[in-house]
Amino acid sequence: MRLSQYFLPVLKEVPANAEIVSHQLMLRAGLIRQSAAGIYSWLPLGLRVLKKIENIVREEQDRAGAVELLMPTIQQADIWRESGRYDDYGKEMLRITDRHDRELLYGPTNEELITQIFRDGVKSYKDCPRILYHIQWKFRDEIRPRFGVMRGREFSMKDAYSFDLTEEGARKSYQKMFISYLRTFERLGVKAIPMKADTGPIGGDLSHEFILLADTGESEVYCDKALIDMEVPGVDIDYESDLEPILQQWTSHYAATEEMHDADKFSKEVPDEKQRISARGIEVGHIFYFGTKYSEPMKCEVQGPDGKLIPLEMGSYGIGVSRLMGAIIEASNDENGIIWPKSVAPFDVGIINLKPGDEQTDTMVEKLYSELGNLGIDCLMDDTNERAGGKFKIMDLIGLPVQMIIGPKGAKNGMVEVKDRKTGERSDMSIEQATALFK
RNA sequence: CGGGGUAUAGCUCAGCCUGGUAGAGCACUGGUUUUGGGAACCAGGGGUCGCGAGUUCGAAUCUUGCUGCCCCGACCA
Repeated sequence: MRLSQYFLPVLKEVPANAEIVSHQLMLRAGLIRQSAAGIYSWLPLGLRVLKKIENIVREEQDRAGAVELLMPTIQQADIWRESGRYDDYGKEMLRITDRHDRELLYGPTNEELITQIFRDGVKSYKDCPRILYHIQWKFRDEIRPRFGVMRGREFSMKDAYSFDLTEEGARKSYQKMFISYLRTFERLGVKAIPMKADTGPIGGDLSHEFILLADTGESEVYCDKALIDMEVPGVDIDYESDLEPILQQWTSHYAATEEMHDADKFSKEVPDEKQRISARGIEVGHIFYFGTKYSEPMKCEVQGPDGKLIPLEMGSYGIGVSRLMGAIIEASNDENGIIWPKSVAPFDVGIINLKPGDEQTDTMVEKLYSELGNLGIDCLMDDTNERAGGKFKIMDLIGLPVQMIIGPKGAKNGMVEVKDRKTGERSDMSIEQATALFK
């Protein structure tokens, strides 16, 4: 993509309305624009990142055996009455009336709808277990939206729902999602630690929040350092094998959010003070098992081998997709701007032409651009007439992981200056060497 | 929902107290010079001063009602 043809409105100054660094940077780097409190438009660069996050989430859901579908944003009030939540949910639910005075709502979550779909589509135990998911926009009319996309009212979320015949089966589904989450966050380039969460009236040990560690996180979290260094299961993980040992490995160490924290227990379980981590965290995922909470009132049952009806054991598994963009920036930025992890960067490489119009420079830039393009590398090429300093600032601000800079001096010697955004390291090399970095 | 703040150009803000023809910097357009870390100069374009009502000869400025947005608290992926 040529910057001269792109839409990238960047801001030099810090917007007055943005408090935290990720929000400021998202506005400044031209990723989003606010449309109303807690509601944002996604500009081209931001949309690219959003899709990258979505795709990683999707790939890891698929790998774990979950099946994607898509439910609407608008739902009928009826099914919420079936579960009994229509009156319970309160003002957070945005209620809408259509022209026929029918009661609708903008979905804040999808347990009811997915339960209805599954109930109507599946009648036999032979069609279980299943995990279904979708990635969709939700709306929760938060009393006070804040922190940009980290607590918006409209937000994109991946939510998965599991349907099992037995509690034991549900545990297996839970484990699959747990591991899939470890892999997802690893691939997104962030450290997210599973922490035991309150299971409410259901009880048991099957509820975890995945907390991304970032200095500017909203809440204090405590965990054993061992968790930070723990190895995440690889691509070759067999989701049909016994996953219990991996769960044990990850859940046997102390990890708690502020609400669940017990200082005495912490020092007892992690005697070495150096191993005790207390940090700030952002919740980016939440998984839990809730049994027959919806399947019973909504009659989501299948017939077992003996002909008896079995209410399904369910769980739900959320990842805050749009929130993650803010969270990743919170975890990865410096005074010059965003530093994208490679896997979610809107472009792989930013090419700077320091002097458009200089024949030697132009030729070399075009060659680099097309050769990288041929390798399937996404490049954003700054071919504008902005001054050099401005180009550097913008490129640093938008945080592409690798910058390739060509000016008349370098072009004369056939040299590209390759800069690593994260470390700031620069080195001069030929086009061949530069493209070889991606082979 | 309680408390506090704020609303003037695309962005950051001044002007308001003490009413009298709408301002600055950045951004934008044209020009000259400049050209490796947000350049200088010259000339321009851009605003029903959030909306409504009132006071007044005259309102960005005073009064009043409403709305949006932000912050703190309680609530939350």
